[in-house]
Amino acid sequence: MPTTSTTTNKRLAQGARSRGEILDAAERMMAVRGFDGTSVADIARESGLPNSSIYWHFTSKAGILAAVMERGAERFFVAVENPPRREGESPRDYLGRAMHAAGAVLVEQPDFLRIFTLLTLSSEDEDAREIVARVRAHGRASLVEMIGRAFAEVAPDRADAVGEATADFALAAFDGAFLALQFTPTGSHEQLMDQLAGALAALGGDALENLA
Amino acid sequence: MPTTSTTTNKRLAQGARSRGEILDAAERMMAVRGFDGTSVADIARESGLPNSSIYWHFTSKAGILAAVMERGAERFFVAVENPPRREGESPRDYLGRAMHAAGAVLVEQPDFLRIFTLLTLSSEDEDAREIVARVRAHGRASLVEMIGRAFAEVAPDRADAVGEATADFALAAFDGAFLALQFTPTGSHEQLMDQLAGALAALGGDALENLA
DNA sequence: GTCGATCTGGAATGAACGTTCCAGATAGAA
DNA sequence: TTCTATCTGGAACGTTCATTCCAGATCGAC
Repeated sequence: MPTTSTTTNKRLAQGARSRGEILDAAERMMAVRGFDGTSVADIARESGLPNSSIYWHFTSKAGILAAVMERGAERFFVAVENPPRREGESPRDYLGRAMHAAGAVLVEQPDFLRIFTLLTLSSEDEDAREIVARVRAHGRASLVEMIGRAFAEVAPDRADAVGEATADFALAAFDGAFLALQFTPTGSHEQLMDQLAGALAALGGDALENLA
Repeated sequence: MPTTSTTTNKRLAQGARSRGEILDAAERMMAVRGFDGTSVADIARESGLPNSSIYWHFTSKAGILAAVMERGAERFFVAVENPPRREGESPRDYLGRAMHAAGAVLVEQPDFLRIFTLLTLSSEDEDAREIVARVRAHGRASLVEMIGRAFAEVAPDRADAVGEATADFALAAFDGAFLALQFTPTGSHEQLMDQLAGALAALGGDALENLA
């Protein structure tokens, strides 16, 4: 494993590059074949680095997965920032814009999301499970905020409650949109995001009434 | 492999029972650990039958998966029959009832759906991919019919078009609801199904206007 | 009671797996 | 130039894997 003491820039850069290439290779392969379906030898071949380099950078295959997920989660958190709402913008219009932006992550980070979804369904690894839970919670919180923002002008006092009431549905639809896109790569995530925005505007309106 | 020629009832029954127990064990294990994460030895242990029995009933591990999926798909097709619509029932009300019924499959056949979803994301096996495609197409067709039925009275001529326009979204939300339920087993699929019904009623109404 | 098809028991096989080991290459530091 | 931490190359190890093999158990048929 690499230490971080007195090292020179070039050595560090080389080490970091190798580490990154191992993670890239692992992410690509695990997204297609899954964790158990990807062997360390596969990762070595795909990254062009020998077996021993992998075990110099990581303690185990599970450690590689944890690092892949850690890096992916960081990128994901950056990518799901909701846009600010424009003044006078209707909930439906804001949701359309925000969902469209959020949908970009579906095509930009498919490998991470594939592994993430696979792990959601089957993972015995504790570290991986923890990251899955964190990513899921973050995604949900982001949707709560998005929906709250959408209704902030229409119903300032109940906007958060509307977000809470519909976030699980939004998250489910979002997950499902990703799955659909993986099954049918030619499909349009934009249409799904637009319909999701319409659905949330309607459900949010219903929720507002029930909360009144 | 078993032949089906001159066999007596008791022998046949015993063979069928063993075969079923192997499939049960394989389904249970693969739903949790995935295909690659489940070994033939695991299936033998879980089913209480020796290794050789498994290879007498099936030609390979991939063959077991194919049989698990085949059996699961049959059960799935039976389970997703849409209820008839009541006279005068609003689209929203019919969708609520039908979605509630459809949602039952989420809790009744979780193992099959877990494997199905895992295979959607990562399967190199041709037979398995074919069954996944069939199940997905059937599920989508069922949703098209459900939504069409919901709007059959309101707009007899455009009901089918509404179904087509919203089925992909419905399928995505349905998939996502299953995923959410797997991640949070204590969650309420009924609320998600109800919200999905509301969303489809709203989206269907929008689609009707656009089709006019 | 013997026969033959059906199924089980358990050992065996070779390939692939994750992991370890260590000798050597690399390149800045001294 | 020599030294030392960093990284690579490739062989090696023990285990587990899917699969095969075959002798024996089972039980209706005759």
